[in-house]
Amino acid sequence: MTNASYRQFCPVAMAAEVLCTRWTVVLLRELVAGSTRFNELRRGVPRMSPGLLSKRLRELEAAGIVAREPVPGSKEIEAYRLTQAGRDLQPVVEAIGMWGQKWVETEPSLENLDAELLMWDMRRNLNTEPVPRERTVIEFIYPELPEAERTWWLIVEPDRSVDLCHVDPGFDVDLYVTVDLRTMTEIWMGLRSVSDAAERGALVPVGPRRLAATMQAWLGLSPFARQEKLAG
Amino acid sequence: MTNASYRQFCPVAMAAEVLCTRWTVVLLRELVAGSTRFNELRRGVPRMSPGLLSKRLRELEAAGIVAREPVPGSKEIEAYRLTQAGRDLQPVVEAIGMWGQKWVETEPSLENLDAELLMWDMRRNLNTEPVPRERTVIEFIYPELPEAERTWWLIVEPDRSVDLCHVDPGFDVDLYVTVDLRTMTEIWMGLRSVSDAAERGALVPVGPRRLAATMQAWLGLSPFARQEKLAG
DNA sequence: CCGGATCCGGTTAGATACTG
DNA sequence: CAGTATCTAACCGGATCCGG
Repeated sequence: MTNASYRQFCPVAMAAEVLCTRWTVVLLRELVAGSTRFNELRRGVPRMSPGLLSKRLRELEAAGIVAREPVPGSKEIEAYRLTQAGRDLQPVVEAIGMWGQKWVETEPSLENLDAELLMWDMRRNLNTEPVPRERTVIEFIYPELPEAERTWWLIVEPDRSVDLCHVDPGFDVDLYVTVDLRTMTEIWMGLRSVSDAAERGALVPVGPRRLAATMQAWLGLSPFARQEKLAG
Repeated sequence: MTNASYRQFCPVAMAAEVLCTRWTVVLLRELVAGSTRFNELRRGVPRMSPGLLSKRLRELEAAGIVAREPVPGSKEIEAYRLTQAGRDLQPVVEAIGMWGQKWVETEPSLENLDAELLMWDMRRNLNTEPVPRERTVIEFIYPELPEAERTWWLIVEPDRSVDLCHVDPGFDVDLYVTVDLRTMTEIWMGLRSVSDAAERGALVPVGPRRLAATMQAWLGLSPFARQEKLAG
């Protein structure tokens, strides 16, 4: 709103005015992925300042991309949901991500890993179909990380819902996966396979053979993993 | 290069870092449309300062999207061409434009019309197939504009190449089209038809019936015109 | 914890002029 | 034609603070 306009009647320019400001596309990725609450969005874009997040959300609301709605049961608290115009941005976000996966060198970006972002993304895309029908608990251990980000539990409930904990939920663990964050991120991005990492000892699963063997199947990959990489 | 990074390993964030800076997507539209020279690009993004254009071109070069190459015959002068990574951005630019055409209110943007931009776009997309085989000259007159932007000539040569002049080329004119800039822009954007504008007297063609009658056919529309508009 | 608002220093962009 | 140079205004990042 406060943005100086490009003053062009071209649809690309008109759209870019709303979409191509700092952080906006990354925020839209979070919204498209299903985040709705302010602090849930903050978790997805942790380096964006809350002030700017608030500003962007108001801009997106003014542009008709996001609607603010009260959460039933707790007044004052609001949720941000994509409108139809917002949901229509999914192809745009996907096209950008596909191009990024194909052409942007990953090396510099692999120095900015974030276990929490990775685990939330994994939770979101986990494929529960190959997982046993009983409650299944998988513990991920990143030995090189400080205590606070070292251990994560993914829990698949019998109803097929998935939870992520970073404190011990107390359940028996079915599978332990010890791996370094970079390797796990590369697997998630489709840059290497589970079996390759396991063979080289970069990923060590401990638990029932079947659950470990099907890891590549139940570990959903990033939506962009199928795009081959041509750059760096 | 000097840009602060988002510091996320997500492909969307990695791509957005390069693409979603001010003016970059609009500039890419020009490059995708085929402009290669510095001042040709300036004409397509007239409100972008030359300093910023120069900076963006260097950034796109560093990102492997644009390659700078000498123009044969005139040294010192360079052309900017998209690399394969750059040509791969066409779907991204198109997705953004399609979304803009569908969802961005045009009303505010229709206050920033530009005859030169429009005429160059028309030249680029003219469909020469329905135009007679002889040299055909069409004069566009925007009566409300100041002298310098009032009159434009589109010339289709027998070899089907198209020229645009804003000074009288001296040829006999086959068709005169008198129209206001807003109407012509709306037609170009697919928001109204030639026949509708003609019936309401907003567009007045003077010349051979056949050339006037086929105007909707030879007047190529904006690449985004086929996308229906849902907003404003 | 949730959902922001405010302030301040550094960076980026816009406007215009100027040069080889 | 193809850019630099320069100055000012706008924006962004980070930290802090605040009311429920």
